[in-house]
Amino acid sequence: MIVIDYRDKRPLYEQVAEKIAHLIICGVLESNAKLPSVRSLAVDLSVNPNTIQRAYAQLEQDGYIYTVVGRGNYVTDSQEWKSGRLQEVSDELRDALRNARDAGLSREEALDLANEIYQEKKEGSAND
Amino acid sequence: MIVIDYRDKRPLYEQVAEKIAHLIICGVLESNAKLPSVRSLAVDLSVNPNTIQRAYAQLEQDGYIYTVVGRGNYVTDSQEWKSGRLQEVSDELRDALRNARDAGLSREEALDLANEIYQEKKEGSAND
DNA sequence: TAAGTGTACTAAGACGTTTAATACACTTGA
DNA sequence: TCAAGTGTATTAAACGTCTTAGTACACTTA
Repeated sequence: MIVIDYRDKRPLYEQVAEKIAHLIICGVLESNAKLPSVRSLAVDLSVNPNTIQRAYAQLEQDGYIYTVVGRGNYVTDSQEWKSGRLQEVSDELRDALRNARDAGLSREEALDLANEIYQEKKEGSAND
Repeated sequence: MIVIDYRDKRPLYEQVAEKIAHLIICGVLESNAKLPSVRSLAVDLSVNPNTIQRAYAQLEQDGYIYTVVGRGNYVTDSQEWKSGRLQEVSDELRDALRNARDAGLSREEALDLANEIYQEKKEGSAND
């Protein structure tokens, strides 16, 4: 389900959280799906349970999962985080466009690139 | 010339390098302009000379400055790094577009955003 | 009740960042 | 020539974060 990249300089918990978030965003993990327990995922990835717990805590703070004490962690309904996610990627796109413009990329090249991406196949998606 | 943001979690040397790179990219620091010495900038920013040296080392590795031992550090000709910079921002833009598309931003919204950015005034630029 | 769950806490080690102090080779200008 | 300024290199220490390890507790389920 998840593979850790030890060349990645970021903290393990951040890497784990990002990979799970990606699975949720892409729809691989559906709403209300049950995530692996802190202990079992720790064994799977050969890391400490504390590290997984911290990753789950971050995912909960970001709104991607919710926790039921004594039961486990579950994927949040996509309505809960989709609008925030859209705002986030829009801001990123805005910054990237400004940087591209300032670095000398022409408007035509930027628009061409956008059209190219939008006729690409959406990658890693489970539905739509 | 540079102000350090201590709320920024990244290393000081990285922050300093980025701010100087920005000044170079925007044209505030022209080609072959002399940068402050390691020691004087360290005093200015109230940090250790080692920190500035590390920032300069990174800038040199990225091609933004060059060093003459015993003389100082100087801004590289823009031809040296402009193509690499263009490649960099293009890749960033590509990623941002993919994320935006996958998060549900429509093609029209993306194109509108691009046109909006391109009719904005270019910020912080010294020439053109 | 037993097993599995999330949560909390402390301790220790590893690692990177930053500071501090020092030393050396080089270039410049008086 | 020589003093001052330059980049560079090294070592040591302090500090914070990440990670592991071990333990404990409250909760839920079967």
